[in-house]
Amino acid sequence: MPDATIRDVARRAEVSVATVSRALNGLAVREATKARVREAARELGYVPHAGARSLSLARTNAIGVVLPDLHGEFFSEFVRGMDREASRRGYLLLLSNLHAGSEQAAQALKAMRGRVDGLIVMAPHLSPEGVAAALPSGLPSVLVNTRDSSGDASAIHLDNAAGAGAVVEHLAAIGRKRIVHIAGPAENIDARERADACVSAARALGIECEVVSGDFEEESGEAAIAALLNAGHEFDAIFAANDNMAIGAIQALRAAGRQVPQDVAVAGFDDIPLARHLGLTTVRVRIAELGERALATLIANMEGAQSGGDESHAPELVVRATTAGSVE
Amino acid sequence: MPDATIRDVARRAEVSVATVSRALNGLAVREATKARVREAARELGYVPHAGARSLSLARTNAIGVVLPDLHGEFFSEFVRGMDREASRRGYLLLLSNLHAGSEQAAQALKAMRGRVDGLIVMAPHLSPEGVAAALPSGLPSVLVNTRDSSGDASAIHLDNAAGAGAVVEHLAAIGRKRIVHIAGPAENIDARERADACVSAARALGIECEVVSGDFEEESGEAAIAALLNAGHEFDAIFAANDNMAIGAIQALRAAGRQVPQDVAVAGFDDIPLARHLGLTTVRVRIAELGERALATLIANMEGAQSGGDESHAPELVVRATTAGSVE
DNA sequence: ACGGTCTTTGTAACCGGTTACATGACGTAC
DNA sequence: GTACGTCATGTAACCGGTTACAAAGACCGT
Repeated sequence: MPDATIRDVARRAEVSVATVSRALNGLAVREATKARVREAARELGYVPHAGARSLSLARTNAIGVVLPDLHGEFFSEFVRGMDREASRRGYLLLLSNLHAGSEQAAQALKAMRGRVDGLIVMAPHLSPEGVAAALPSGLPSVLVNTRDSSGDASAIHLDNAAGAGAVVEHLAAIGRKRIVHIAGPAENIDARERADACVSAARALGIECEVVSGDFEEESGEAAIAALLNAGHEFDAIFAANDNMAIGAIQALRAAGRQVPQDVAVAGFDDIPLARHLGLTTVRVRIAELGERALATLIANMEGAQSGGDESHAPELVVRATTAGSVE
Repeated sequence: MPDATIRDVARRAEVSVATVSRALNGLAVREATKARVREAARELGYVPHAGARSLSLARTNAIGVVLPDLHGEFFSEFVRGMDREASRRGYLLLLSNLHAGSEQAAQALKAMRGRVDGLIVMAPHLSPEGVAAALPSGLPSVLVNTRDSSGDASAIHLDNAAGAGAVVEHLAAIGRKRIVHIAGPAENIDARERADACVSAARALGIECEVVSGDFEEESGEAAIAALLNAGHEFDAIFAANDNMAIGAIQALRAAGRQVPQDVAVAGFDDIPLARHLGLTTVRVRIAELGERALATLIANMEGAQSGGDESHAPELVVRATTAGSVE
């Protein structure tokens, strides 16, 4: 037996579909009738068809989330934050993965039309214009970690510059003068911003900062530092664009007999659980909070607030053993 | 200007809505007409309304996922696995969080009616009967980590008994005789199964296994072991129901001056990234694979395979430093 | 020239809800 | 007794697609 529809309930309660709809949605219906309708619905195991409902209401109670393939921590924390806020507000989350090219990306965004009331998009490898063009028009949106060039959607991003700046200042404060920055993938906007901020903060403080490249994986950090040591390069601090690479860097230093932090101070970015255990100085990014804020912003937009702002989410420096003490 | 509908496109291309629908879905339409329709759609920026589409097709291309509040690693890996498989098959994931009571749980499941083609449910704190009752009838479902009592839906679960058994056998093989098992929360089915398997495997091997309680958090592992040591309790191995508690246990042992693994061998469960770094023996659970398999099973059911099987997902013992060597 | 087949297109019903408007019953004021 | 407002309910249109069925035209053989 297929699922019961509202007409089945109407027939059984001997009323019209309109009355059923009103009874179940708490509109004005005589108490006795309402009871009959509820009884009929219960007997048939009637559950309203959300799809049909949203078609006539032009409201879905769902929010679309389009994300790239993310690293574990970031992904789960971000989704968790959004989910927490969404379920608090009575929304469901419709998740879509953004893999490859921009063609597929446009596809993914279009698939959301008619399914969601708003959209949260994170597309670090797409140009802001590309994203804006692909967004279904008229759908409130929040762009995460994309600089808002369009002005149509709101944007919210991680303040990488502030985090990286804090690290460099801290390294300078403990007397380091020659920083090596291990950057993330070139196409990643967070990675680029951290690298840029590192360079400019160092310049402002009158110390050196050299950038070498990595790919956010532990091995790449290890390889990068091993190569520098082999080449006889001198430096007294390492700032990696994420914790994984910082951990790799520490391994390379240990293998070469350098002491951390005496010979070389090390800092990362993200504050993954491992960082605390290894005593790694890092920048704590409250990703779940970022997710919550993205969702809250979106809902504010959906409820009619004018969109178009650009918020930033400030991370926080966490000093631990790998940059402890100062070098006089 | 609101979004264009299929009737707008029809008007502009000077054809009927049926022709537009056919043209865009690749059915038999004269080539010239098809081109005109496509042109009109492009000009209007027409995107089909997925909600309306799924209403008439009785197919949504979405899969509902109902999960409790999970620990970071598990959540992200599980969702990642499902997402990977879903996007490969052209489905979207509709995520819903299952918080508190069973009343709310039923609510969450009902909200899925008419939105999804199938359901993946993980409800460790609900009775299988409760879940079965709340499932919208006629919706293919896969229950994760719930023993299949209903027979209506399929089930897939982690083989905790196999994992825990392997750990106990390994501990016995290196000569340990008095195991302490730090259990997880009593209401968690995985935790219960691990504890039960630990006890029965130990009995089968003729060694001791005492169970103390914890809550999956690092601190609870530390506290449990500290309490045992204070009480003068003797043991030569610890098997924690997850890695976090094992790590806490190691800290308690260190604080008390016990050597790992010489005095006490330690093993965990999950194989979180930290475990590798600390050299913790553990049971590797390929959670992403579990997610993939859950989704694949669901899709098989949706495509008409008879449902009702109960698959199990075997984890794998990973031996590391915390149980290295043997005590003669 | 005519009937039959095939192809292309249009008309309208349908998916399962919501809701504007119409209807009928009832109570009340005049 | 009539006019009117209120309330509960029914009828039918609508949301935006898909598709069964019908109709119209093109092409064929005889």
